[in-house]
Amino acid sequence: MRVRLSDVAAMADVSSATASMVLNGKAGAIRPDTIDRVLVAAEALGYRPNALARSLRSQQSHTIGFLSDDVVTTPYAGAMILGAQEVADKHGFALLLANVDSDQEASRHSLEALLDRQVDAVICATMYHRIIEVPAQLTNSPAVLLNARSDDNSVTAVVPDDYAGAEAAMEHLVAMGHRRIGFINDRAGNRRPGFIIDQTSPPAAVEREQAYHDVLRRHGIDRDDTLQTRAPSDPTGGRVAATALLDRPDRPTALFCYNDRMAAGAYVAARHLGLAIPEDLSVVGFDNQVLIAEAIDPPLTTVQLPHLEMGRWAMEQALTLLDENAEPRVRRMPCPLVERESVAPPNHPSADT
Amino acid sequence: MRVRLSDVAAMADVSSATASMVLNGKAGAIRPDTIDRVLVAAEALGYRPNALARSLRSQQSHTIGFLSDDVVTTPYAGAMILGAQEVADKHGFALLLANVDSDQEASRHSLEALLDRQVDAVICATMYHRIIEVPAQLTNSPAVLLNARSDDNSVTAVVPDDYAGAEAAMEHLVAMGHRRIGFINDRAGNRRPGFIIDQTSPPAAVEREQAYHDVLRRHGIDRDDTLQTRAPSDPTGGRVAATALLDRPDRPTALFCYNDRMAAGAYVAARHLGLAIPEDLSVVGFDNQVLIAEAIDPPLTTVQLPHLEMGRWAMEQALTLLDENAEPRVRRMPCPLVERESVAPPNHPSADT
DNA sequence: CTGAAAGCGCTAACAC
DNA sequence: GTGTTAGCGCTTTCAG
Repeated sequence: MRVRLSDVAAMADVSSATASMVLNGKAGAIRPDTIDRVLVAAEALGYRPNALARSLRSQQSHTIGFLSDDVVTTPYAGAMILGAQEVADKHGFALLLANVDSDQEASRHSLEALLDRQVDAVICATMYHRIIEVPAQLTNSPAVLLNARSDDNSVTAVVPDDYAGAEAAMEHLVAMGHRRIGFINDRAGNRRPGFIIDQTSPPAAVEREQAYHDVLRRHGIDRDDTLQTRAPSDPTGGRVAATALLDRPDRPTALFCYNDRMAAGAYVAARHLGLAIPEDLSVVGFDNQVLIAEAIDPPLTTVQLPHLEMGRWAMEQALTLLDENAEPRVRRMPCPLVERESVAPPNHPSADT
Repeated sequence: MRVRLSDVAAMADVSSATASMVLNGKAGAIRPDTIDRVLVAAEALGYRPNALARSLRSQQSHTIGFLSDDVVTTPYAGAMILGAQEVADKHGFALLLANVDSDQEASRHSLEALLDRQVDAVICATMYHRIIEVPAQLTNSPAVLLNARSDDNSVTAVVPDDYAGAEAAMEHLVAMGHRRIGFINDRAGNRRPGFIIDQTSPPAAVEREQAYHDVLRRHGIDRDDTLQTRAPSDPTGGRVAATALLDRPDRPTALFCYNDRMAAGAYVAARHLGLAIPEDLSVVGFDNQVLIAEAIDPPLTTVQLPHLEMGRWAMEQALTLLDENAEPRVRRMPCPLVERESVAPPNHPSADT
């Protein structure tokens, strides 16, 4: 059996109440020598408070629930958890994990497991940038959405700024002199079941496409819809789509890909067509999956998804919500361009437009 | 304020003790109609037990601590957590996360945060297969090591069977007809040139190297130390090492790489030397980092690290330890070969040996 | 079969 | 200034 507060109190010859105050720094009105006695007793006994008892009494578990939709499987997940963890730890909070899958019933169950354990707040993380419906049970406790937002923005949330990220990528390409830029987007309408209901097409796809068009227009480059295509967001999808875009006389000199996996597929397509990267073709990806970006040749220039920062921010907000009840805010986290070696000026700047 | 057990009891017109028994399935000796009344009351009120209070009383938190050394950053982490989570969930347990970094002091603090919260057991996970020293605080509570083991095997642990995995990879290569097989090992833990197996090296490096030699010997293939090298385990390391191995007349017809990142580097080296994979050169990796294995061309044949299974097993053991106190056991989890397209019979089977 | 009572280990009012 | 008392919400003897 662990040593209890009463043991410390007994040894210091004070009441457990006094010991409690001393140990919690609320010893404003306690004689210095008493404080000392308690401190040495605690030290001598190796006293560690029972957080359960403390929580029960103080109605604060110092625990934040982290609910995710399989997020934990993806390489992104780690960064979000780590970021959240990091700031939680700094404030003496711990993270209680729960995972939800496509099964609605199971998801409710997972959430309740968290709530039953009296978490002070919950962070709801999704694998992909999504618009979700906040589970009803959450309306009572402070909640923040991570990599997701509610459609009415009534819950504080943090999402990547896909628009600005795509904009940076496109501006980079244009600044390098590219005028004919292909865009391989994610195939819209892939609905995945989840605890959280999917609305329309993923915000990432919508925003990046918007940025693609806006940047071109801003630079007076006529829209050419044959330069844009959609495919499943994996290497095969990227390869097939890139082949279609590149295997023609008026091929684009640069490709902006929805993600790094597709960009890897585009590399394969380019090589099969005898196109060297970046000499004959520039490629920009999205996600900054370092595993991929550094594994392919040449290393991929891509846009970073700021999962670590989002994780940190989400936890900071969650903790803030415990003190004050602030207005819900949704933060769009910047996605910086990470320049590697897959972009260069075009060999033969196209003369059209 | 949430509805308490006493509310349910009051509504059902029984004592809270009775309500408790009913709700916990220990209603062996309670009249059916009383049971019903309690049940409908609980339902009507939407009663959810307060897990904190329950834990405090029953001295069982139904929570397992998951302590990891930054593991959460790596793409492997997710699978371990997910596996653990999955079985925890099935048994009504939750996962409390803590992260430790290189800082000893901070690590002790993290562990204590878990213990203070009265976790019933803790799982200690490491990013890489390692031999670790079990923290002293852990000796009191049930613990299982995940992807790590103690040097005296006195703590139950699960690690990947790197030896068998490497053996399978090598047997595959040999079965395909390869006799000259290069091995690019990790250099961590041994900065000396030369190819001596060194106890300070990570188990993964030691075991895979051992398997490499054993398989060759078993098939009567003479050892040729010029076919073996070490490098940092990243794409650049792999490229440099592979170039050294391949840029010579008696080059190997196949390469076994320490991990998929190095294998990706080997791909680059091969292409620069005009070697086609798998026609001119077969490559096998390790880890089955799907992100990489599917992104490079051709898709990489590699050995799977069974993180999901290890996570599951670790949690199962942890839960088992709560009931019975079994003997510590260490499990070596199989690492299956995942065949893709980077292996083919050699073009020109070497005539030597 | 069911209820009363006694805590689990701690904190927060309120006396002294 | 410090100790006493009363719970936080639940489970678990032990009477009846």
